Amino acid sequence: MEKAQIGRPREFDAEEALQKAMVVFWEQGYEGASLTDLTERMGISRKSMYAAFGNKEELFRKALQRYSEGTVSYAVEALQAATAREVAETFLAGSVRANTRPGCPAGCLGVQGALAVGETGRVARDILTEWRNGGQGLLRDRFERAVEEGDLPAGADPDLIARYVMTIGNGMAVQAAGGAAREDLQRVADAALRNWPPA
Amino acid sequence: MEKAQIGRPREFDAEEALQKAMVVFWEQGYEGASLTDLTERMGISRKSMYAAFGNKEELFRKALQRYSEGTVSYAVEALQAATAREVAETFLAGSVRANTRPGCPAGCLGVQGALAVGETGRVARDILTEWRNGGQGLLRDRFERAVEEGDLPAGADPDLIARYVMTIGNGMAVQAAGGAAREDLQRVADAALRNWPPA
DNA sequence: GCTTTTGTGCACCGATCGGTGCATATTGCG
DNA sequence: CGCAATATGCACCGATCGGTGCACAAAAGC
Repeated sequence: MEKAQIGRPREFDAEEALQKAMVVFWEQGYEGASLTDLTERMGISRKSMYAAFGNKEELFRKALQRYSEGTVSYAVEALQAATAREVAETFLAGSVRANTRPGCPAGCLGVQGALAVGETGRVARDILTEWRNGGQGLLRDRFERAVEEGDLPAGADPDLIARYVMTIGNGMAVQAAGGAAREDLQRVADAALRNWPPA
Repeated sequence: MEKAQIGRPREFDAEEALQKAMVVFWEQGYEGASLTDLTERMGISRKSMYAAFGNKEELFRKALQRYSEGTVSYAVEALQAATAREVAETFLAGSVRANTRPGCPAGCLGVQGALAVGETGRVARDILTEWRNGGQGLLRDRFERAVEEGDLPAGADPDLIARYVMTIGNGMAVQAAGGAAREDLQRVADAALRNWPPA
């Protein structure tokens, strides 16, 4: 989002527009969100969208980045918690809230944005797979550190623990997309953490 | 799929064609599966598809039914297990296998078939939401019975336990869609069942 | 004021979307 | 045989898809 010093200034706020686009992708998925849907909600013309963001795929990339930095910022904070257990607790509690935030679409953009798609959605699907795997990798690294620090038992499997936590998170996203309430999901998170470490 | 006694007989096997259609929906989702994708894989013309199955939405309904009766038949068996714990074990083990079946798309049609969609996919999305909630309801009923039978402690919450099990299943579907291996998912299932009942 | 640079609005592009009309082919029944 | 009933192949429908060409508007630098 480089600043243009010369030429006619754009008449819309790019960040606001991107926020709107993010919501549309979140709600309808990459393939289900048409350029008409997107630009109407962004309040700009197709031409302005292409000038500011490149194309639909790039818009999706930037929307996901905004999602990561905003909606999912709890994840970075979770990784900084003192103990592995607190990491998992914070991560799952954040997921519960993000998946059921009033005024936002239910569920998770990173899950429902492009899970099964046709030819035109392959790139978006791969971007999201990478995104989820990346997040899971950060959890694994954190749990690896926890093993080294003696916070988790020596025999613990950081990869499995990360996958366990992420699987609960993914599942809650599907539950939320299906209309599950925040309290119900939090109870699931609590139940999943009763057994810790999970392996 | 009524048998027509009179008139020209159809030249294709409707069950085989439906199976192929199911795989396309499973792989690409409802919106991502175009009529061209579907009919090419089914090996029939658009006209034959419409004559035999109605329209795309009806084809999806029938594909989901076939999915339920075939791929997901383990679920019905799981409900018949002797104890609540065995129900959960069988259900999750079946999910692991169904989500990572060689020769089939990774993941679950009921999850990735239509999670976030545009206008044209709303009906399919609602069908799948209903489908997932229905399955979860059957689990809850079974766990309710388990409480009555004393198989689960008197204070146990069948609704929460069913949601817990289904959340793991949903999460594994997302994991599988992202490329997770069968063994890794089974380890997650094992970990999730170490704590039983989960609440 | 003039050029250069960038943004905007509108009409339009070829391709594809889900779905259909029609002529023809193949069956059972009389 | 003729007739009713169903299936098939192909061309085609209007609508929508992602993306663009072009004329014009609004800013900075000279």
